[in-house]
This record gives sequence, C-alpha cells and structure tokens, in this order.
Amino acid sequence: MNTRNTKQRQAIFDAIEHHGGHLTADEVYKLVKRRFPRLSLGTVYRNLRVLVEQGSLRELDFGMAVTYFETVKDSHYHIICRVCGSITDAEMPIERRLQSVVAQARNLGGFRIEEHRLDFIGVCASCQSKPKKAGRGARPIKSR
Amino acid sequence: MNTRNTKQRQAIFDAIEHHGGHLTADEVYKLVKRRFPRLSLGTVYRNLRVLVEQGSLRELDFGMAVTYFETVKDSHYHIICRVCGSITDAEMPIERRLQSVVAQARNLGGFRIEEHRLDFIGVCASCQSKPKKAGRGARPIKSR
DNA sequence: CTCCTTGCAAACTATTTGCAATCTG
DNA sequence: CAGATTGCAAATAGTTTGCAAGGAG
Repeated sequence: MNTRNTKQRQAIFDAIEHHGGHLTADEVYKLVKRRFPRLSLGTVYRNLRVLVEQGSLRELDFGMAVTYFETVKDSHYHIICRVCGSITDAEMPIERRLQSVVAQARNLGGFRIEEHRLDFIGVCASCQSKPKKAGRGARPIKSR
Repeated sequence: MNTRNTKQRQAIFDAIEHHGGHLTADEVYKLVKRRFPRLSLGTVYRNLRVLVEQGSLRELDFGMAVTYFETVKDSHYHIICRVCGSITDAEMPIERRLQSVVAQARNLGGFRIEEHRLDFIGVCASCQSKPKKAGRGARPIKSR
C-alpha cells in the first residue's frame, strides 16, 4: 500500500505536532475541521492509524475510554491526574532505573520483553488546591 | 446504598476467583450463564462495578479495548504478549526497585503520586516457537 | 489513468441505563 | 414491606467500515 500525501493527512499530523501534547481523535477532528470544514471523523481515525503505522505518531491508552496520540519524537512517562484527567509528560528519561526490574522480569518463562509501560497516577497541583473540580476530561482511571 | 448478597453477584465473584486469572465482562458472563441461563450482560457489568467499589475486584486496562477483572488478593505487574494477547502475572513484588523513579517523579510540579502502573509488553514463549499464531484475544496493544 | 483517499452514513463493540418485575434483608 | 437488584431492550461513546466520488502520483 503506497501511501500518499494528502492535505488532510498533513494537517492532522501538523495539528498534533504543533499542539505538542496528547490529543484524542475528536480533539484533532475539531482542530483540523477549522481549516477543512468538510473533514470527517472517519478520515481522522484512518489517518491517525496510518501515521501510527508509519511511525510518525504514538498511540497512548491510559484506561480512560479514549485513545490519545502524540508525536514520537520524545519518549517519556506520563503523569495522570485522576481528578481532572490531565496528562503531563514526566521530564525524566525513559528506562534507566528500571533496568533491574526489567532484568528480573526477563527470566520469567522465556517471555521476550520488548517494551514496558509506566504511568504515575495521582492528583495534580491544581486539583490539590481546588478540591473536586473534575474537569470535563475526567474519565475514571482504571488500575492494573 | 446498602449492598445485598444476591446469588448472581456471588456467582460472578466466584467465577473470577475460581478462574484465578484475568477475565473480561463477557467471559464472566458466559461462565456464569451456565448456572444462571437468564443472566444478562447488564447484570454482570453492574456487579463488576459494585465488586470493584467494594474492593473485592481490581479493574485492569491494557489498552486492548476490553477491560479485565481480577481478584485483589495479590498485587503484581503484568506481562502481555503482543502476538496472542495472553496476560501473565509477573512473579515479582510490586514497587521495590521503582522507589528511585517514583522519588524522582515526586518532585515534578507538586503532583501527588498515589500509584503507578507498569506492564511489560513482548512475545510469550509459546508465540516465539509458533510464529504468528495470533489467538482470538489478540487485540492490538497500544503503546504509551 | 490507477488506486489511494475522502466524506457520509451506517455498522460495530464495549459498556451503560431506564423500567417494570423480582428478590433480599 | 422498602429498597436493592434483575432481565430485557434501547441508548451511548468511541471507533471502524462500505461505497461512490474525488484527488495524488
């Protein structure tokens, strides 16, 4: 499948790159629709999938019913507020301290570990000061 | 809300406890329906939520579109095969080696970390020997 | 031209919910 | 009995897909 370079696809990627953070398909749709009023949600979903397959985007699932997308340029862990649902990037290098844990796990039943996922769940500074604000994006975080 | 002890609720919990592993709502439904043919999926979902609120069950989301449930008696990380979708418990104590990482993260922007989630993604021994088996439960794993 | 891509609408899947009937304490 | 819970069916929400028309290489 020879992928082509449509303005919609470019605009979808640009929107996420320009935003810098994590966006849902619907948020991307609303952003890009400003420049392409005829844009459809289906097109957004299809392009997000293509961009992920191309390696341009990374898909993120935090157990909040929606999927987030971000550009792949930086690798980091995520800090998630369980009250308002905000997602912040942890300014710490990925891996490093996890070496020992990964090493332990590597011995388990011949399983080949390719990657690990680590998130921090808690309450952000803003939600600590204004108790029970629970913004719109506040979907329940599922534990593991 | 004074929760009551119905046979359906008991049977739902028993099914998960007896199985020992991680089950989806639909899997629980099919299991329990054998003893309660009139059981409805809605009842299963409602009871799973009650049992989680009671602290009897833990909810697990691995970015695979479905939610899994397990009993709370043990805390562990999970090892997920991206080929067949199998989920195995890591026989390692939770936390321990992560102290230093958590400590680092604790200083970030006043965020109060309450818990963290760690999963290992890779290919299980079985899928390494039989390449591309991709069992039924093989939903795509989303990265973070 | 070829066939990838779009817009639109309908389809899907997992999960939730309204409601009257039915149990539990 | 009072109120929690059930079965059933319809409703949601996020995401996917079929199809004919349009656009990129």
